[in-house]
Amino acid sequence: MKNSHVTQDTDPLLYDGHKRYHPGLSVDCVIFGFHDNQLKVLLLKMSHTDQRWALPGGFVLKDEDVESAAHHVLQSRTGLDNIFLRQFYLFGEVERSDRELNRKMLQGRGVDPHEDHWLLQRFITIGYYALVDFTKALPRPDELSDACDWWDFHNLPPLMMDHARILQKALEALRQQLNREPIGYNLLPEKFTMPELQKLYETILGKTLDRRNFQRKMLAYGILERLNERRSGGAHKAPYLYRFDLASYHKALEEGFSGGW
Amino acid sequence: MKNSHVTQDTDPLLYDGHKRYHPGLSVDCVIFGFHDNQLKVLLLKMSHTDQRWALPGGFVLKDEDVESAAHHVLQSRTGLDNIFLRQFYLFGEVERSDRELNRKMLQGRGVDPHEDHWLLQRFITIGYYALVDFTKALPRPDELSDACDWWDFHNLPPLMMDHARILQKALEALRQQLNREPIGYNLLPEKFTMPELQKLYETILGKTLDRRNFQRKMLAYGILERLNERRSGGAHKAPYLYRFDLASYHKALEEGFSGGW
DNA sequence: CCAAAAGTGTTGCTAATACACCCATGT
DNA sequence: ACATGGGTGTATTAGCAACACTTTTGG
Repeated sequence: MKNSHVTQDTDPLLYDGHKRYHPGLSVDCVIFGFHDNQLKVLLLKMSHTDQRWALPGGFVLKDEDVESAAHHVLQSRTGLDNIFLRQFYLFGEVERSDRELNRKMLQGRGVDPHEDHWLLQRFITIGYYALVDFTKALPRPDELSDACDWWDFHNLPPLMMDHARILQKALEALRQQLNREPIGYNLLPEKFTMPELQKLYETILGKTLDRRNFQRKMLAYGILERLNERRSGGAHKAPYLYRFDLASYHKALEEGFSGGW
Repeated sequence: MKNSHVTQDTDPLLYDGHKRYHPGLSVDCVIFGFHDNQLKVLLLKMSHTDQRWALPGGFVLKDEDVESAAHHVLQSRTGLDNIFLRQFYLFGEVERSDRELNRKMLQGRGVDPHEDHWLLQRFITIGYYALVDFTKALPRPDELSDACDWWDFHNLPPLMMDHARILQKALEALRQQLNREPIGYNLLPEKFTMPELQKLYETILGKTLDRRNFQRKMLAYGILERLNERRSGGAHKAPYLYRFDLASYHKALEEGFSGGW
């Protein structure tokens, strides 16, 4: 693992990032998880920004693929490798850069930047969304932030710059790809119940679905394997546990699932 | 209209592009048209590149939105304004840049670049696809190319760098958005026949569709207006002309059209 | 024993598919 | 007149939505 990212050994990079990074380009990751029947995203509380939160992000080394930089961000914020990751949009408006905010953050770290400091230039950012197993991620703040926490997607704190818009776009992408990508598989733990899977779909789609029709349709895809276990401990009838059948899942994804929700 | 783009007044820019453009970033446009029942793309024959063709592209001014740069490319290659344009993918691999090719192109124009010339750096490129009315576009080469022509998407010439991959990705995006974006409306002339519309769909989807079911489904959307004209001159029965009913079209698009093809 | 959640089943409708038939036109 | 493509119609089927009943569990 390289240790030349801004997330480690930061301060020298605040000065000479222009030598290492592809100029004017950042990567922001919307890291989705699912827990307590809520769609979650991982956010960082940025230091010296008036309690604003931000998406985990980073820069792209000059000799590094952009996607690889996104994987680095993922790895350093969650400790996870081999994460499901999809590019979804490039945010390229001029006015999305916030020179004053960056100046404040630099000054907060004791750096008084000259006017053409690399971090005060205009930046475009490429958005990636990631799907992780909430139970396996170990959130860690980076050197520019005080905290790293999961937030309910539908109840977010104040965000930096255009990060609220980036999150919105990420959800739209997720919705559109619900039938093309293994979204359930990547967001849920290995074993899960049908109601859990349904809640996940409902949360992403923003609407409720009929319990019985949902189950029938899901099972009809032939990608789920019902286990001889139930989730007990709930207040009511114990639901069965399911597991994705990987072979048929990937085969089905090649075609995309039929029908919409 | 700005005249500071590489497509005009080029040679000075070959030297001092680094002062004007966002560094290491280009924009490439896949400009789709439809003619003679073929899906067409507009390509440039690049000078000094061994007869290779390329997507129309350009750079992004330091104070210009990325999307606006894409519109400039469109305008300068086709003469058209207010074009339907959608971002579809950022190509960010390190090895997509071809330093030697760029060196050749510069030398072909009489420039012998030093090693850190701005055009020899690594570039990432953001792909946009555009939908234009073939009959209204006026293809014009830029200063780096000898020709600008429409090509059948399914019968392309040798392409530069990773442009074949970019085209492939553009088609995939087009397919996925066929039911979400006004693709027929932007690719066809104002009046068109049902068989023409069907061929367009078939070409994009890469499969044939049943003539009668296609017509029924299309009409069921309620977005087409049948005119009291027919297209005569064909060798057989003259088909009706249709026109999109804009009001209902845009309303329908908000929901996306039901069902797939 | 009851409320609440989960498992299972049925019905009716809509929409996609797979066809057949007639009409118009240029050769 | 006929081959070809275009306009219109119909039967069948598959998938989806709406809804009812039974079972299990903790309190």
